[in-house]
Amino acid sequence: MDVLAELRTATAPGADLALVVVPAGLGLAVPGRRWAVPGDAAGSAALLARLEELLRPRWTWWAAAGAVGRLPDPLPHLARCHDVGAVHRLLAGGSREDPAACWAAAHGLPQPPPPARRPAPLHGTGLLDLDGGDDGEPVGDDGQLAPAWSQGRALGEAEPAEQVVRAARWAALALEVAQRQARAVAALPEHRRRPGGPPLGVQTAHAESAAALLAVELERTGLPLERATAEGLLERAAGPRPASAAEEARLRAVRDAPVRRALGAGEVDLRNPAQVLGALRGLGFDLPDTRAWRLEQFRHAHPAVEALLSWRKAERIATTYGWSWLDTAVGADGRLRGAWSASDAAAGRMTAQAGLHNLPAELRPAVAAEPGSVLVRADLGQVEPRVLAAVSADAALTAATRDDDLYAPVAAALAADRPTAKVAVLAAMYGQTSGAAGEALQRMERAYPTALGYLRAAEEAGREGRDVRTYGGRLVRVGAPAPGEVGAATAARGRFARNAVVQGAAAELFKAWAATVRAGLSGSAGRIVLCLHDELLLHVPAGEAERAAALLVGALEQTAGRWAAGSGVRFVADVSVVRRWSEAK
DNA sequence: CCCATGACGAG
DNA sequence: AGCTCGTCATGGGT
Repeated sequence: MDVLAELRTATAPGADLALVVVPAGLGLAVPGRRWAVPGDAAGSAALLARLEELLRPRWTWWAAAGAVGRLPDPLPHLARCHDVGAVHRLLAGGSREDPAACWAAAHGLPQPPPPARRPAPLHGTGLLDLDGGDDGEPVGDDGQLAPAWSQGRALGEAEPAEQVVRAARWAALALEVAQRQARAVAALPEHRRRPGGPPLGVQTAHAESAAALLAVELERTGLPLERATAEGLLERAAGPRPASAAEEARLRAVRDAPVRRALGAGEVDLRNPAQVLGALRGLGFDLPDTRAWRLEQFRHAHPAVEALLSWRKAERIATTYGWSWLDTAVGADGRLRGAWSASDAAAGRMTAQAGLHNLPAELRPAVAAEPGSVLVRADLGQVEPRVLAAVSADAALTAATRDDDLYAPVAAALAADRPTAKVAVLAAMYGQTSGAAGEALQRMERAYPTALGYLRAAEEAGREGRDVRTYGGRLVRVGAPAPGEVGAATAARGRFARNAVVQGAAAELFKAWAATVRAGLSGSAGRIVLCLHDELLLHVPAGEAERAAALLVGALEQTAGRWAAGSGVRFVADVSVVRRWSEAK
C-alpha cells in the first residue's frame, strides 16, 4: 500500500504519528505531511495493526475514544500514544478535554466557551457555517478552533471523500497541539533531581495517555461476571426478581412494613430522610442526621435502629445494584460494562460507572474468571503513605517504607500502637483535625517534619485559593475563595488540596503501573479487566497465571524505579491468583 | 426538566 | 468523620 511505503520513508520508527478515524477511513499526519486513507472500519483497523508492527509510532490523537472507539473488535494493540485531551488535563487541570480547549491552551489563547452539552439544533443540512460563519477552515481569524471542527460536525457531516481529507487535516492539527504539549510537559518543574530517564512530566504525560487508551479498552472488555451467581446473591440480598412493576411495588411494601412498625410511625416514608429523622426523634433519638455511622452506636438501643440499618442495606442492593442494574450493565456475554474515565476532575484518579468501582462486597463472589482462565489480582500496599514519602522526600518516612508494613516503624517512631499510627498517618493525609488523631498528629510532626511540611504547604495553598501541582505535574485547581466565604469552606479547600497532592500522585503512579502491565500483556490473551485506585485485576488464560503474577510485580518495580527514581522509597504489591475476585486475600 | 441534598457503595 | 468517586430517591425550584 502506498501510504505504508510513504510513511516508512517519511517517518522514523517510534516517531509521532497523528491519527483520526472517521467512518469513511482515516487521516494520518507526521510533521509536514498528511495522508487521507479511505476505507471501511475493518480496513482501517488492519492498517493500524500494520503500522504498529512496522513503525511502533507514538500514536497521537485528540482523544483515545474518538480515535479508536469506532474500530471493530478486536482492537489492535497500540503500544504508545499521546492523548491531547489527557495531557491537556494534566497541564491545565479541570475537566475540559475538548479540542477547542486543548488548542487554546497550547496556543496561549483564552479558553473558549465550553461546548453545549446538547449540540445546538441544526438549521441547515450539513452546513459548516453554523457558528460564527466560518467557511470550513478549522482555525478562525481569532486563532481559535472553529466550533464546527472542534465539535465534530466538520468531519461527521462531510461526504466520504471530503471526510477523509478533513480527517488528515484534523490529524495534523492534533499533532501540532501535541508537539506544543510535549514541550510544556518537558518543562514542568521537577520536585527534585532525578537520576536518568525522561523528565517526570513526560513520563506522566505518557502514562496518562496510556490510561486514556486503557479506559477505552476496559469499556470494551468488561468485567467477567457470572450471571447465575449474581442472581443468587441478589435474590438473597434483595428478594426475588419482580415479574412486574406492580409486583415490585408490592415487594417493596412488604420490605418496608416491619421497619415502619418498628419506628412506631405507620405513615413514615423510609426513603425520606427528614421523615425518618422525625420518627427517630419520636423514639427519643435527637440526631442531626440519620447516617449509618451515626446510627451505628444506637444499633442495640432500640430495635427500630437495627431494623432501619438492615433495611437500608437491602434497599441499596435493590435499587442501585438490583435486577435492573444486572439487566442493563451486564451483557449477554456475562461482562459487566460501564463507561470509564482516565482521570477525575479532582486529583486525577480513574473513575468508572455501572458499579465497577463500588460493587458491594456481597456481590463480589459473582466476579469470576471464565472457564479456562483465572483472575490475577494485585493491590498496592499502603500506597498513599509511601507516595507521600516519595513526593515529599522525607527521609524518616522513606526509611519506614522499607518495611512490608509501613505502620510498624511509624508506630515505633510515634511511641504508639499500630492502630494509632495508622489513624495518625491517615489523619495527616486527609486533614483530620478532631478526635483521637490530634495527639498522634503532634508526634507525626516531630517524627516526619518534611512530609508534614509538604502537606501543610499544600493545605496553605488550598486555603488561599492557589492551585497546586502534583509530583507528576498535574495541575489541581483549587478555585478562588468566594467573597465573604466562611471559615468552614476555607478549611475544606485546605483539606482538599492537602489530600489532592497525595491522592493525585498515587493515581499517577497507579496509572504508570497499569500502563506497564498493559504493555507486558501485549501478545497475550490476558487483559486488564479492572482498575480500582490501588488494585489491578487481570483475566488471563490459566496457563499464564504465573507469568501474569510476575508481570504485576516486575512492572511495579520497573515503574516505581522510574517514577520515584532516587527516592529510596519502596512500593509493595500483594498478588493472588484466584477464580473469584472475592477469594483474593 | 434541572439541581441540590441525603444517603451509601467502594477506594 | 477528615479525601475522592457514582448512583438512587426525594423535594424544591423552575
